Amino acid sequence: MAKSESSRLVIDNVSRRAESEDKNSSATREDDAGTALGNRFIEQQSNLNPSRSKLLRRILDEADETYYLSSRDMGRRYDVNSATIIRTIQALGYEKFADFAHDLREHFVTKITPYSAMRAAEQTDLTVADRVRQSLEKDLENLNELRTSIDPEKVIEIAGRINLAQRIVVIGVDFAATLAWALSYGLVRLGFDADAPIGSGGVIQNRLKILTSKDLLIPISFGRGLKETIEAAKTARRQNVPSFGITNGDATPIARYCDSHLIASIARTSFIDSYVAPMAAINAILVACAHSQSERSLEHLRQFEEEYSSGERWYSEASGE
Amino acid sequence: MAKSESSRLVIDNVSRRAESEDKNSSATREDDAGTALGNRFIEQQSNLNPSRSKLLRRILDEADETYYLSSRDMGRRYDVNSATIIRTIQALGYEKFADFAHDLREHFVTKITPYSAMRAAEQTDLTVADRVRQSLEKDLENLNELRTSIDPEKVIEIAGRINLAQRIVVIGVDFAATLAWALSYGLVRLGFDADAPIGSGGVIQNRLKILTSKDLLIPISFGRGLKETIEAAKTARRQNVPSFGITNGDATPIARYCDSHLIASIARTSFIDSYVAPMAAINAILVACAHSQSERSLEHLRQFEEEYSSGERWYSEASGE
DNA sequence: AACAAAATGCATCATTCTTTGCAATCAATC
DNA sequence: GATTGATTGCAAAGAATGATGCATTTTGTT
Repeated sequence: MAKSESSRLVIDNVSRRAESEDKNSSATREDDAGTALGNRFIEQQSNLNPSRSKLLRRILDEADETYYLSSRDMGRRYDVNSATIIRTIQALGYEKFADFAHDLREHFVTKITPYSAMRAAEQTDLTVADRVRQSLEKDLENLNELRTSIDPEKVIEIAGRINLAQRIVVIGVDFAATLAWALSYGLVRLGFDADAPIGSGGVIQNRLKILTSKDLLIPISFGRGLKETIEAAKTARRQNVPSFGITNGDATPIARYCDSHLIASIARTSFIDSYVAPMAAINAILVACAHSQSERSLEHLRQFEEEYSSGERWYSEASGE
Repeated sequence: MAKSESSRLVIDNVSRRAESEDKNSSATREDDAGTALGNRFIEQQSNLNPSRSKLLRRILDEADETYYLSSRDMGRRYDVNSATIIRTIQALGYEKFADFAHDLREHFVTKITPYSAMRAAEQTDLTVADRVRQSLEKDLENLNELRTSIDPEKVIEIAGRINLAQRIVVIGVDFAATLAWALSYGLVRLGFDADAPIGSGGVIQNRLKILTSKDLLIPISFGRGLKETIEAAKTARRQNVPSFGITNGDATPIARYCDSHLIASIARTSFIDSYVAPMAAINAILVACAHSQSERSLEHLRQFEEEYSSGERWYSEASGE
C-alpha cells in the first residue's frame, strides 16, 4: 500500500525530457554552474567522451528523479551497466560513488522547484484549483530562478549607485507601476530622495529634465518595453543621467538602453504576468541599500519606525468596535 | 577532495534543533499534513509510543538532513539501533524501509526551502552579499509557505465573490498600497469594476459610503494593521458590504473584521517587510478570477491585449536612437 | 581497411544495508 | 514488589550495493 501511493510523484516526465534533448544536445550549460557537481561537470568536460557527457547531462537535468538512485538503478534508467555509471563519475574526479551522490543531492536541492514536478501534468482540462496551484508554483520557480541566477555583487553595485545618487527616479508604467511604487517607497523609507512619477509621458519627461549626472534613473519594463519607460531610459542616456534597469532579459530595450540592469522573470502560467520575482529583486535591492551604508539608512529606518509605531497610524482597539 | 568540499552544507544545526525541541514536544503538528508521510504520522499517532513518536518527529523536522540516510545512519544519528528505526517505521504501517525512505524524500521536497539550509549560518558578521542572498531565500521560504498552506478552494471562493460583486474596492496604505494597486489593476484588466483609492482616510471613507451589499471590499494590511485600513473594514461590516482581507495571520485585525481572509507571510530578514508572498497570493486570485468565469474575463483580456499590443504603447525601434 | 586506444558489459568480491529471531530491558498493572 | 506485555539492543542471515579485473565492443586514426 505504501508503494502504490508513494509513486504518484513520478508521473511521466519522459516526453518533456525527450523534447528538451535536441536543443541542448549534451553540451555544458551555463546554469549548471553554482553547484559543486555542476562546476565539476563544466571543468572536466574535456575528460569526458560524448556519451559520458550526455549521460551526465541527463542525470543532472533529471536530478529530481535520479538523486536517490543507486548506481545500479541509474544504470538501468539509462540502459548502461552500473560499471559505466561508476567509471563516468570517476572520470568526473569522484573517488567514490557516495561522494557523487552527495553532490547530486546538493545539485538537486539547489535546482529544485515544485513547478518542475507539476509541469509533467500538461493536461488540457485543468481545474481552477490546479491553475491556482500552478500559478503559485510558477511564481516559486521564477523566484528560485532569480535566486540562483542573481549576482549579489550586482545588487550591491546598484545599492552603491543609489547611495551616491542625489535623487532617484523610478519609472514604471501600468503593471510595472506597482513595482516602481514599491521601490521608491522603500527607498524613501531608507532616507533617499526617491520618487516614482505617475502619469502620462509628458509628466515623466518633465520630471527627467531636471535630472543630472549626479542622479539615478531606474526604469522598469519587461519584454518589448513600454514606450514611455524606454523613452525615459533613452532621455536619461542623452542627458548623461546614470540608469539602472529592471527587466526580464538581456535583449530587452531596457537592457540595451540602461547602463546596467537586473533580470527577473515575469513568466506566467495564465494570462497575467507575474511580478513576484521582480518584487523579490526590489526587496533585495532595498536590503542591500539598508546594509551597505548602515549608519545613514538604519538611522532613518529607526527614526521612521519610531514615529510610525508610536504614532496614530496603527489601529488600536480603543478607537471603536 | 570530493568529500571535504561536499560536506559544506551540513554545518551545525544542532543548536536550532535543540531550541525548537521544547515547545513542540513531539506531538503532531498541523503542518505535517500534506505529505503521505505527514498524514500517516498523524493517523498512526495512537499506534506510536512516546519515544517512537518523538523519534519520527525529529526525523520529519530534520528531513533536510535525514532524507538520504540509511536505516543505520539514522540509528546512529538518533542514538538508537537500526532495528528500532525499522520497527518504528513499521509501526507507521510501512512494510519496507525503502517505502518509508521514498515518502520521507517526498516530505523533504515539499517542505524544503533553501532558506532552511542557510538558517544554520546565523553568524553575526554577515556580508551585504549574504544579506542579499538571505533576503531572496527568505522570500522563497515565505512563498513556499504560502504554497503549502494555501487552500485553492478559498482562492476560488474569493474569485467567486469577485465575480458576483458589482464594484470592488481594494484598500491598502503605505507599502500595502503597492499590493492594492496591483490587485485592482489586475482586476480592471479582467474587466471588473475595481479600484484602489489612495489618499487620506477621508477619501477612503467617502469611497466606501457608496458601497452596498452587492459590492466587495478587499482591505490589505498586516500585523497590527494600519488604522485607515481597519477602519475601512469595520465600516464595510457596518454597512453590510462583503469584505475579504489579505493579511499575515489569523489574529490580525483584518482577519477579525473581514468576512474571510487569506494569509500570506511578510516575514523578513532585514528591516523591510517582504511583500513577495502577498504578491503571489494576489496573482493567484487573479488567475482564479480569469479562469472561473472564462467567457467574460478571457474576452476582456483578449480585447485588452489586442488594443494593447497593436497600439502605440509599446516601444518600437523606429521611433528613435 | 587495419590498428590502437578507449569504453563498455559481464562476472565477481568485498562492503554495506535491511530485516528478523532472541535475549535483555523497560513500563505499566495488579 | 512481582508479573506481564511491549520495546530495545544485539547478532546473524539474506539482499543489495559499490567497485574492479577481464573479455568484448566501439571509436578514432592512420
